[in-house]
Amino acid sequence: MAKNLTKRSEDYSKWYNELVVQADLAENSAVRGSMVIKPYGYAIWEKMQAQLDKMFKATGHENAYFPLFIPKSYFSKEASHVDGFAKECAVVTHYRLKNADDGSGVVVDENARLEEELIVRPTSETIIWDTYKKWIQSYRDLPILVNQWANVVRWEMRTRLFLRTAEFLWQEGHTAHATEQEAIEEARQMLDVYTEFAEGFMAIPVVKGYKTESERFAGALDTYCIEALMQDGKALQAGTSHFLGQNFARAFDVKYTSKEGKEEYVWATSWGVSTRLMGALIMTHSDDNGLVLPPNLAPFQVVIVPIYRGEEQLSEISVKANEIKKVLEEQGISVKYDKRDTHKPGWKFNEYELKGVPLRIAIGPRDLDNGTVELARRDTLTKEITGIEGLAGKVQQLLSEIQANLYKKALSFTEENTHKVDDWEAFTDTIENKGGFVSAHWDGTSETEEKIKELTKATIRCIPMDAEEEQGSCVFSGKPSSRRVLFAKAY
RNA sequence: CGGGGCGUAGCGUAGCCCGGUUAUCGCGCCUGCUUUGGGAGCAGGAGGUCGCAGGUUCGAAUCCUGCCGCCCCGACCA
Repeated sequence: MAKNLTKRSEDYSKWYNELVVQADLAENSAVRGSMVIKPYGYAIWEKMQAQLDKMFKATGHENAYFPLFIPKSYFSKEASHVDGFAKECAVVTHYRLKNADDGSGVVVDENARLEEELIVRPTSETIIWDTYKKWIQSYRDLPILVNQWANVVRWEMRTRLFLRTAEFLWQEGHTAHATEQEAIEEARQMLDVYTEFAEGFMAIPVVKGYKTESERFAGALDTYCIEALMQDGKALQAGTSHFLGQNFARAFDVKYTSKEGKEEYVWATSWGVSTRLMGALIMTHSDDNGLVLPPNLAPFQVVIVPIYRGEEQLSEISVKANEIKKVLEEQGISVKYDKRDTHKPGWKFNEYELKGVPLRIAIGPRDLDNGTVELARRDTLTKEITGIEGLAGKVQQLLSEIQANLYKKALSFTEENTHKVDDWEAFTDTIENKGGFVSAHWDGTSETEEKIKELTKATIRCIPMDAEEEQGSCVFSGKPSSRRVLFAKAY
């Protein structure tokens, strides 16, 4: 258990800042809430993108791209959507700058005011549905299964690296269907895709569930989500999939003619995950030595560090190292050989631990003599001397072991920190002192939900999909309830 | 917008209360030699509008006023 990471969430930022991103480069506060993703961090995002993209394609989706700027009027078409986003939109009002008359620099040219302001997309439902209107006439045009990789901007009052940045990268899927049933199935299917990705690739166990009405996406009839528990006992929403009903179709007047010749509004879904997942990755697996990356997402899975004295020895070791590199790469393992002469081995060991590289191979003169290497695991921090003979198989096996072990570790953490609670005193005590997920009965009203949030800062993360029917009474109001929901303090 | 804190080299900081030589220390950076199996050692070196502006004073990083910026807490957060 990472000691530093259990006390205060700010401690995570140590890993964020030093390794993966750098924020607030600019003096201008407008840019401050965004992040600069360094190459190593971006490589992780690329891995995530590639895998997700593969999974989207496998479920019949295609990629497309829609404009960054959305006319303001589009937003007023769907009432609850506007309520949800209006407060955090960046607005473009002018299209030109000019030199100030007094020579003090560049100013906005007031003569270049836009007739209608443009909104920098906080999400793309509106502009996409405006487009879909033109694409859809007949049931033969359906379904439309489109995904977009893009950046969006949300002018949050307070930002937090990875978890809530002013600008972030994400994918947003937007689908249109002929029937309600089909749309619901699509939304559910994509939640399953997210679950598979989170658990299988990121090694992050998640709880699938439904959002309560108050936590629902602005404009959705139902929001499905995956929730994960971080090492400091706070919950993080890792992905959402929305059943939008006919809300956007009505707002943008998107109708199709059915087989029977009747005009019908189409049914919609949208779903997304973002760079926030990288935050989840860090907060789930990191320890006091830095990042711990699951082999499936590590920019390189193995690093080879030479130990040598003098150039001659280095070239001798390099021959061996490159051989090993080649053999591993033939097995589809990604390898970095770090023969920089500017840093000593000990320095490199620490650096790659900080970067979370799953496996490290060290080769020195002793190994050359014995035909061995030193193999070190990032997840357990254990080392062993092993023969070069059959190394590729061993590495392959260790990588899958590490992947599985990270998931197992995170899963038992989540299980150990999920508490069933049946009375108010235990509820407040658990939220206050233990953290984690609290599984408790709830009377189903927004009033109770709101009151609990007010008193404890805990929110209902989700109504788990696998929750069993169970008669009980609401932990706060005492009214009857038929299933438990998950409460937690959340990011 | 309310409450609190801070601004000194690339980063982290001491000095400020109680004004007084050339602004402290660590990391990092550069050069040389020795080193290399867990963040090397020694020697030398470079790097500063002390956030900005004004005031008090013989003299301001230090005191006063104004401004700017940042961080934390709260309001906000599909």
